[in-house]
Amino acid sequence: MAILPINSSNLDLSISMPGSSPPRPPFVREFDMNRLPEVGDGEEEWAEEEEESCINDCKPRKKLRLSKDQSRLLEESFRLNHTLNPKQKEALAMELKLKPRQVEVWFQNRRARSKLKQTERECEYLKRWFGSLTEQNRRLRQELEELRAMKVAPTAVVSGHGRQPPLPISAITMCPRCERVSASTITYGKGASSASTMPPEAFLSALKLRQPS
DNA sequence: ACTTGCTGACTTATTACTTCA
DNA sequence: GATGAAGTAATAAGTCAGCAA
Repeated sequence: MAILPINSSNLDLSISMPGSSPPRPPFVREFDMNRLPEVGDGEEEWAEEEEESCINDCKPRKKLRLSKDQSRLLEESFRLNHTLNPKQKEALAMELKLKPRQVEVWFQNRRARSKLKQTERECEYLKRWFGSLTEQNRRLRQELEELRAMKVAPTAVVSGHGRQPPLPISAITMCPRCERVSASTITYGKGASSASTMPPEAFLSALKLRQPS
């Protein structure tokens, strides 16, 4: 399906859905929708545009600032959908009194920047996860040292409250699946519920689920 | 006056899709 | 009908530059 210009003086663009793109006429040039001709549609305007869009000469370009209402409506639309189809883009542009190209750029930037924020959050979490694992590793190594010491001098070390006999080292095993030390009375990492012990994949997917889609 | 963060706009590369020989 | 090249549009990624705080 192709959305053809309704009125070429103001809306000189043709947007096509994949699958129905009519071949471009040979005279159609790359078209910057931010520099639509004010009047008419002839070659003279094109020449002027090219002069305007010159990157060397050049007049400093004025930067558009969207109004609060425009930003709010764009944000609302983004919350509903992170991408727009051509019809939605056209309608939104009409409502905002912007050019479709400007709406398109806004959505591109918005997608890119929310992805960036998401990546930063994930990065922060992974840093904390790394710190937590490092600490856990340190504790386990220390524990291992103590257990080895027990093997060397079995009567020298008593467990927790001093009422249980020390564990024979043969009773302490490493779980092959989760690589946690376990024994009849010793379990590490079991029942852990804090975010710092949640596997990163699970945390990251949970983080993603909380993102507005 | 200078810095910084935000943001609108641009360019380029990639991908998915259609058309056509 | 299957296939590969060419064309097109949409999007991501990276970047620039204006502007307000």
